[in-house]
Amino acid sequence: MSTERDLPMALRAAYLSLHRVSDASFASYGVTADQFVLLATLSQGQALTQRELASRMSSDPSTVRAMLVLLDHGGLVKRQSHPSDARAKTVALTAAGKRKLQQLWNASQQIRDKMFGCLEPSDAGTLVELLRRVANALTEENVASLVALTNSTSVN
Amino acid sequence: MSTERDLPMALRAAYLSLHRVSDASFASYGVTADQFVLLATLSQGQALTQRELASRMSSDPSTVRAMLVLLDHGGLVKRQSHPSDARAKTVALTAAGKRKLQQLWNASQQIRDKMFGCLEPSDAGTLVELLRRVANALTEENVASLVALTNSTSVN
DNA sequence: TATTGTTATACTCTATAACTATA
DNA sequence: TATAGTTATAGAGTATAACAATA
Repeated sequence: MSTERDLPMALRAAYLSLHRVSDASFASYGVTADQFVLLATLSQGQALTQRELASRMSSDPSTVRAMLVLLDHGGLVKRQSHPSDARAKTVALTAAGKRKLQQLWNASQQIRDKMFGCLEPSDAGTLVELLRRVANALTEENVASLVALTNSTSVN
Repeated sequence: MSTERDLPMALRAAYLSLHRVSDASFASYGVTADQFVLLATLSQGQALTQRELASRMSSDPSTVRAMLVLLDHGGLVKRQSHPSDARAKTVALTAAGKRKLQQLWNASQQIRDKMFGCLEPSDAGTLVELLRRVANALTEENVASLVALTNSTSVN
């Protein structure tokens, strides 16, 4: 049993499956799976700065900015000056964005049903907890030593 | 307890963390995380057709083909006519590809150590099993009903 | 007829680096 | 000096559809 190979591949397979079926179910709404994640993240914390938004959705500011341009164009999101920090902008859902998110949430309910349907109730919690531990262990800070070591190792 | 929101996001966060640190640790070798997955998949089943390769790495034939062009250019992979099916091509690692894969495996050992270091030995197996169940539940066949329903639902 | 792979094409996400304007 | 966001730029992965060759 080579769990060492299997865990990374299983993680990849599960995520890509989720991403793929999500993209498919959102396509007719003109929204991607990643854009859905952005909208859903906003709905849980209005008036985030772009950096905070990027951090919460495991992305980076540059990527988020590109996504926001698209969503802004579609009228789903609005950006305003931060009240106390003139450098920053706060991002929030528009009314249309909230309606769209509700539609997307409904459209993807069947995906979540499939996900939870194959798990015992207690398994779902376990899975979340284990995934969080893994994500945490693989933070850039935690693997920073890795970069240094890799660079000092003979390459090629 | 909104596990319903949390599980998809935790899955996303864990995978993207893994992908990011992998990309970082492979960058100096001129290889991406996804290319590493392709090479590693080949090492476990030489002479796969491109379709099989795509399926095993949770990708699609068109994407795999684009990746193979890059890897072929770098001399890490070779494609040959399938012995019994003239339409198909078999893909295999070259000698250079095998050497490179060994380097990449070593370079990424610390990532796996971090992953498994945060889990009890039994947790690792549990995690793999739960992820496989989820991935399986989210196969296109299993969510095919979803597509039909989504299309018949009023959009926008 | 169905399938393997190729080609053309396009778009999203990703990410680095240089820049500005503020803090 | 450090930080928030923008801009320019580049590349990778993703995916669809039309096509040729073969099964």
